[in-house]
Amino acid sequence: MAHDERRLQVLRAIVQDYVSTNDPVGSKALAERHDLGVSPATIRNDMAVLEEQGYITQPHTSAGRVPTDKGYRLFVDRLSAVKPLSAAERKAIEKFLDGAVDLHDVLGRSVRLLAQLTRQVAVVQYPTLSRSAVRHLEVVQVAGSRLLLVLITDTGRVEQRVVECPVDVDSEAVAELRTLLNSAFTGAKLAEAANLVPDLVDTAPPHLRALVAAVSAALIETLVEPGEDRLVVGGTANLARTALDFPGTVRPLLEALEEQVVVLKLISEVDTGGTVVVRIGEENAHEALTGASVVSVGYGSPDRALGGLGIVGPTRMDYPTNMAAVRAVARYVGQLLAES
Amino acid sequence: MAHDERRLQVLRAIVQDYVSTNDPVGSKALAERHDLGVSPATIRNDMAVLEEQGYITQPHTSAGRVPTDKGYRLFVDRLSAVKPLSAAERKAIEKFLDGAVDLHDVLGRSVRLLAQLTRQVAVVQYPTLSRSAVRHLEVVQVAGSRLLLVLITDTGRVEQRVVECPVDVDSEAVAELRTLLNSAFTGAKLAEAANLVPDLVDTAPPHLRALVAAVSAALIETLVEPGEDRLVVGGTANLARTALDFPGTVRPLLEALEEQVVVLKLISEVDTGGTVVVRIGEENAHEALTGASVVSVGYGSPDRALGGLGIVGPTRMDYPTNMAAVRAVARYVGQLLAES
DNA sequence: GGCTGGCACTCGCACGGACGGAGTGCCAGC
DNA sequence: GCTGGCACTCCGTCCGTGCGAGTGCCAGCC
Repeated sequence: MAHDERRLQVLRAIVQDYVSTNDPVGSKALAERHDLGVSPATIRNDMAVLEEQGYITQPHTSAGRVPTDKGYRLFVDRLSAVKPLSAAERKAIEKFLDGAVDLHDVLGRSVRLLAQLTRQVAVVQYPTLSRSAVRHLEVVQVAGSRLLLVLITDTGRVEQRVVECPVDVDSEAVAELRTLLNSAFTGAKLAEAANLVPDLVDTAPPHLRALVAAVSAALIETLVEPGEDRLVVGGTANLARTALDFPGTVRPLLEALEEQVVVLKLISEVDTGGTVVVRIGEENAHEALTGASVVSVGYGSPDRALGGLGIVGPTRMDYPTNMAAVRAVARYVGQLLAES
Repeated sequence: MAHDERRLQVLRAIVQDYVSTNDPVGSKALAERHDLGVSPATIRNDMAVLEEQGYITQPHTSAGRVPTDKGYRLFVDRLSAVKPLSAAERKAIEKFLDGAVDLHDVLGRSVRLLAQLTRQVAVVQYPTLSRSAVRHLEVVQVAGSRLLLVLITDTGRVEQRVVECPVDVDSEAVAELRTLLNSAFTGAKLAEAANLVPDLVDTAPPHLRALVAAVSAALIETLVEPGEDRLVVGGTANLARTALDFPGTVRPLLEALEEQVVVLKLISEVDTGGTVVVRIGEENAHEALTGASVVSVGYGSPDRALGGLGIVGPTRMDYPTNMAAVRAVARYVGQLLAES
């Protein structure tokens, strides 16, 4: 029906205006700024319906309307097309990310870039260990019975762990251990590494068996530990801008960002395809994120998801632009990491 | 003179009261809360002198007095004893830091601990590369002409760098390269590593010479780069609390914290002994930190400084307590890292 | 039936004056 | 050199008013 159609246009216009002005938007302003072809009075009727349906609300009687979470949801799902990035922006992404020398650098640049493009808080997850494979394992002796175990994954991620051995070891044993570990684990998916351990221990030369067992255990422990999934956060300064409107909300948000676990959960719950996921306000389970929206997407090739990245900001944000930025950065990061 | 003595007591009382109440403090309140043995009128005279000398100021006529940067400076230098930590706090530090499994973990825990103890923003610098020595170098082949170079320092720090080689290399060459690099660099101070390069290249077997040169160059480049001195930041949520009083200042501060370079400079300018350095307000060169104080100290043993750590907060902070916390954490971190 | 213009109404907000309280500076007396 | 008293200043708060934005409703028009 033409009716419903126009109502949706009105909702779209409200979202757009509210996002750009940060003022509750009234019927008159709407009629002026968008050619909806009808008078303010008609728009008022539509607004009344939209309000009844729960898409918009008024902060107080005789103020303009503001979208609700449900309104933003409808906007994102049906009323907005992902806005393509400008050529200049594409260029900037490329330029910004190209000089990166290692994984740390790539992710650091990505998070800064994303924060800058969207003017929101950006988060980038390190490539998940569980989906990575072992490229190399290195064992370095720290002291008599202390070994430093260094894991290098195929995504370029490097993890370290100190292992306390039951007995002192000599340098020869370390070398043997290194060879054994590498021949057993190199190329193996980390998720499956645990299965390889028993066999490895069994076939190890007797004098090394205890050592191999201890080190493998530490290795698996490090990897299984989900806390080891790291996160880079950037652009928190952008919070200060939005915080002026909602003084109370910034603190819990900062806390959640430092918590890491909370945000990690959000970011990692992404579709492994290239679909951008948007979670709006109350849709975020965690309390601190009520009132905030999360736009996230997985990076890596479809058959080889590596991790997630995204942004966190007020529900009142420019979804089309931000979704485009998030998607573009994820693509580029995925490409970069596929190369290495 | 008993005169001057009492004036200092008045200043101390003003600082203490202002820090704990956050209200400009008046002569009457001072006389009530501290037994200075004189009447408010006398205190007023002292305050007038202190104001003339620039140690305190009034926000507006007929308000109480507030310490100036100069006032805080005098307080820190002469009027406060570093407050020893409670047994419970010592215990907490120990408990908090003990479970750490690697360097990343140690520093992460330290920064959280420090933020929690002081309720301020905490920063911890990674052990400076230039003061570390090479424990091990690892070379892993990524693709035909791409090598991943991994550096492990004696402080447990692990740095990585992708090196693009002029030519393809085979696995045998990689092994030789690894041996060569390790025999040349292991145990060497990183600051002096550059000096070793010419000799290494000269004595390398001819067929490896180009390779060795390229890799060493990348290595040195990575290390010399001062940007490689990393920083862990925590407790930014504490900014939100103080930000209520000074709405405009939080944003530049967050930006500076993300900048890293700025803060790094401050934190690394510490005495290599155990002396806690306090920089108050205007004493901080950087603009964003005007209005903030930095309390920092180096960690590591006196003969082997590793890096710095500290806190950033409003000039109106509890210096004695915070100085004690910073010092205690630094000591403990130093011990932990000395062991590994 | 749906759109439109008009109109009365509601409410939040900004402005401005009055009030009270906290704190000071000064002065005379001890 | 300290103290109590006193007049003065100035900020923060409260309250009443006026204004403007925006709405809901209604009668009329296409």
